[in-house]
Amino acid sequence: MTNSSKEKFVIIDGNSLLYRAFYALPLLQNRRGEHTNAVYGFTNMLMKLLEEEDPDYVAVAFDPPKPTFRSRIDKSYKAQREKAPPELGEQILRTHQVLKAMGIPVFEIDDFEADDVIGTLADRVTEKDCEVTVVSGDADLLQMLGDGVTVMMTKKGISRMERYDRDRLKEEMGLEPEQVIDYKALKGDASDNIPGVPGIGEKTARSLIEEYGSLENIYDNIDRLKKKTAANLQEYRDQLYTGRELVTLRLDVPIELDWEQCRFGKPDYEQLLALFNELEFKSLANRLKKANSDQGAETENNELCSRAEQLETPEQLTALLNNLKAGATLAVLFEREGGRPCWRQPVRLLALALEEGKGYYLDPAAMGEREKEIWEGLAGCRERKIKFLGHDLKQYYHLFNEHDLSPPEGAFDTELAAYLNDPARGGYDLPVLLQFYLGLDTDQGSSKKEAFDFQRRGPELAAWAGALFGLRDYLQEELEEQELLSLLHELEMPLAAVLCRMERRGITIDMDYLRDLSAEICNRLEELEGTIYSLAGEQFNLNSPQQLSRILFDKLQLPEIRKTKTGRSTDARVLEELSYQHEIAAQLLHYRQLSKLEGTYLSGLIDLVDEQERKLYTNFNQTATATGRLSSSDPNLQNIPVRLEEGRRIRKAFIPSDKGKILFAADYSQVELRILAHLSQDPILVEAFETCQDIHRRTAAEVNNVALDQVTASMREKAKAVNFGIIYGSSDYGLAQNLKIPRSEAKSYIDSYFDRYSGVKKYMEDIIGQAREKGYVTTIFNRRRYLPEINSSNHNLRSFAERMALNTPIQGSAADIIKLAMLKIDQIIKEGGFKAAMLLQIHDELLFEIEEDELNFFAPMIQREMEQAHSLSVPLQVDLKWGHSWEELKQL
DNA sequence: GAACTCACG
DNA sequence: ACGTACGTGAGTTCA
Repeated sequence: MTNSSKEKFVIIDGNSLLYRAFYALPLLQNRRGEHTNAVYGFTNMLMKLLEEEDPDYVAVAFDPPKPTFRSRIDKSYKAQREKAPPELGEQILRTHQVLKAMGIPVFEIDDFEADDVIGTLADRVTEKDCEVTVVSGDADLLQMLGDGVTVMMTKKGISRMERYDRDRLKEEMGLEPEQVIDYKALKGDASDNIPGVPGIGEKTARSLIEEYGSLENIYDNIDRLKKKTAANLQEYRDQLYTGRELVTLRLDVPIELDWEQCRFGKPDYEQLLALFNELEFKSLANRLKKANSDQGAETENNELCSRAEQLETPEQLTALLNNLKAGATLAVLFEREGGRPCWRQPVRLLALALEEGKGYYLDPAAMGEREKEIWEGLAGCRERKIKFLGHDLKQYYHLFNEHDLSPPEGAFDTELAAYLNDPARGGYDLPVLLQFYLGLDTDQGSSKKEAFDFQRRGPELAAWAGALFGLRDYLQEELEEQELLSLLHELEMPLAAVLCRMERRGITIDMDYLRDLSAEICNRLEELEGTIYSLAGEQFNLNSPQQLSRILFDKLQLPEIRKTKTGRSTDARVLEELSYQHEIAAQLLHYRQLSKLEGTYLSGLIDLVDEQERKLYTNFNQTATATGRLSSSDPNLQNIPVRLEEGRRIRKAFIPSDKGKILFAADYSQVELRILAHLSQDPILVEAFETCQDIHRRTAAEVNNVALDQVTASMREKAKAVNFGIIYGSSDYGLAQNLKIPRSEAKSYIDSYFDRYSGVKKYMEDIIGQAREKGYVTTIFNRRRYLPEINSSNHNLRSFAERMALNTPIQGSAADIIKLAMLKIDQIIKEGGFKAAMLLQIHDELLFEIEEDELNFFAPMIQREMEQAHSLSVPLQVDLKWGHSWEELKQL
């Protein structure tokens, strides 16, 4: 195809490729909220092109930002074209950075289009007997085709390019390169605002050129044309020739062509890698690393190393572990059978790796009696100072716990590390992370559905274990840069051990009580069902909002209060309003309340109680929330009813595990507002907490401009809602909804709040400014949350991000503090030999069960540790309660 | 699997 | 002119 003896010069139409990439790819963003799709697509195309073409010289041309000489010829030139969207504009600088790091010169010449620059460059290059390849998506450039010049046209998306030469142009469009100009002038081009000639489109233009060859020859033979066409050609002659001038490339652009500058060599590896990391181009970064490490070896090796060996006996494992020196790292992954609680299920697959790229796997269950030797062997790593590298270390703690062994120390958890690196990502499944961070091909989801197949999953898990080293290195670097390593090593990883103990301990349930309550609620539900059917005049599915809507709004003609995305809302707030008009609404409210209790908290929980132990075992998820809070699931024990009397009865079933024990609860009072006081240093807020005032009363006094003792109950109630609103990122609409007052009134509350609490106002402005600038916000302990949408042009998305920017430092700092308190308390319980155990964490509250006679010593200790967990510029206050069930807790 | 509803902090 | 309170998990229905 091309003569390989000649040198090759590739000239790229930068604008064309960048636009193509932008519109071909969805709007990708990195965590800082920078849009990256165009840079990504551009870089991808560029790298692929360079690999395939292997040129000796490369240059890229861009259009200058200002209008060019063509606008002087015709002021409407490109005038119709919409300005580049800001999401694309912001990527131009990045594209230049990529080119710079790759050592490719950029030509951007005032007053000339990129096309002219390309034409001029190509002209000069061919003079020197060097082959030119022009890369663009713009068919105008096909006029350049000729001896030594070919054009690569981008096709469909970003993945395909096709080469054009004279023959292909002739074949496809029936044109010679010289005729491209006349053809386009004739047919016009709406996007460049080249008018063409009315009545002449693609078809006519092509046949005219084919017949007569050039504009000049067409006019010479004009009387041979159809009347209409001839008349139009005459009338629009000037316009046509202007169009031709616009389409014609100028080959006299004043440029110095510095051959050495254009010589294509090695990129600036460090710079380019740093750039890819910043842009979060994981796969490109990986490609670059691979290319750099094994130069010459041209395999694009994104595949996981498949060297995996099965271990058949405990001796083989021991031999393997004996190879490890003190201080070495052992990567460990394992998979259990399904079932509840998960930590009690047998391990059906264990995988290990001593170094990158080589893994081992085994089936512990197949060892029969000798399985225990496996776990003892692993636990033996503790004395030998061997560090564990794993994913979700809490599960490892469970594992050793179950076998009464002490887990090794000094571990590294890639799941927790990835969580701190970016707590807002959906999940932290290992294959997803390997794909995202290392660009590895992990065949995701293959194992999800199919039945477990040891011989298939074994090598796979072994390969993942081998890849864990690379993931650790990457995350460690990231966290160091984010200054999050101490949060990982001193807070989250130690906390995993605490959470493991809490999960393992479980919480005791009074099953007789729970069953009785369930029976009672079921009876009442049946009654309610009957009542509602008779009020409705028919039977229907009470749990279906759709069918309920039909009854309420169609049959009974009740007013539609609010709409949802798909229909008419029937939620509690709507039903409450309707309850003034129709008895059915009140009954439905009651039904909903009880069916929630029955479904979720009675029969729902009963099914999960371990019959033998009479216990519920929850999971505390450490990587589930974007703010740093824990979550609880299977079952969720962080949302057991408390607000309404009826639901509160559920808590009576949560009891101590033994006679002589009691439940003990300690909760932070107003932590979030205290943290706001600390962060904002607002004088009124700080003073209120320093003098132990009722914070909502104080707010009411300030906002209503009355003395503290003149605050009415209703004033305090509203102030309380305002305080919540402030923490949530105050909006008048939200407050209005909450208080059921007009929006205008809500707005005036917020206004007078910020009037009085100017420190809070300033803090909120500052934090949003910081979020905009850096792309993230942080908590007191430096936990970080990225807010990619903070600079979005979409008002809705931006507002959301702003409220997150306001709320996350507050909610997240509160989470930091209670986590730290949990660590300290756990330590004291262990060291002090208490029988006490931490059972639950409910965001600002800890629930323990303790020996009754421990209370006098234990209570003040807990209070002290929680209040002193971290020193703020206002005091923290912890309230203590105890009792014989979770329902009847009395103030201590 | 998305949408709705509702339990908690 | 937009369309909203922040953070979760679970049960149900319905396409």
